[in-house]
Amino acid sequence: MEFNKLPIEFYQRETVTVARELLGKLFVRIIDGQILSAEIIETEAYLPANDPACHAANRKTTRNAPMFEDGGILYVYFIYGNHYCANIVTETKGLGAAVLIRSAKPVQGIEMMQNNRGNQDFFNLCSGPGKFAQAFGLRREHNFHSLMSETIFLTDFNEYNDNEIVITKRIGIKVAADLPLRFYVNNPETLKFISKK
DNA sequence: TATACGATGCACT
DNA sequence: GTGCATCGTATAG
Repeated sequence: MEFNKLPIEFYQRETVTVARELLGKLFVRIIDGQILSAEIIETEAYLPANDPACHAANRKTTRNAPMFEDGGILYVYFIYGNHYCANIVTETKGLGAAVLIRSAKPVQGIEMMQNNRGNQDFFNLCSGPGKFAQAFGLRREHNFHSLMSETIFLTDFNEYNDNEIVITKRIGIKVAADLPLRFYVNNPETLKFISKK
């Protein structure tokens, strides 16, 4: 299988643009020659300015440091004592922005994802940010990981027209909860893989 | 040092 | 639909 990685320039643009264009892209991780991949179908943008919900909103700290790097790396953080969430850092150094991957449609490596998730139902392998990170085995150690690497990267997969995309409020946050920064693919093939709520 | 709480998921009613 | 486990991080003292 040949992979054509998205270029670094893809990530180093406005966060809202990247969040929208990530829909339909294939997220790929290669573990010991085994390919895990899933089509990104739901994202949330966390902006570098005027966005109190963004982890980078106040200042640079130990946790949010990856968000202040140049776009094109992972920001993986631990939440609720149980879960990891994977973000794709956007824009350029010093700004503090990222896109949360909320859900994806599994494409390759289903069996390994099921193992990582604990033999869960196919439609629930990546249908939420914590589930996605668990299915791909993304953990603390992948924080700062480059998406230009040989083991974790993105490729083109599907293209969607704007009329197939829905934009809504972000989920699970208490501040800036009304901003329309969540994007998902509204399509019969993908809707059943979207996170609930 | 101490404390409060979260970009969730799952079990249970 | 509701309740809560669980712990690293931010923030205050």
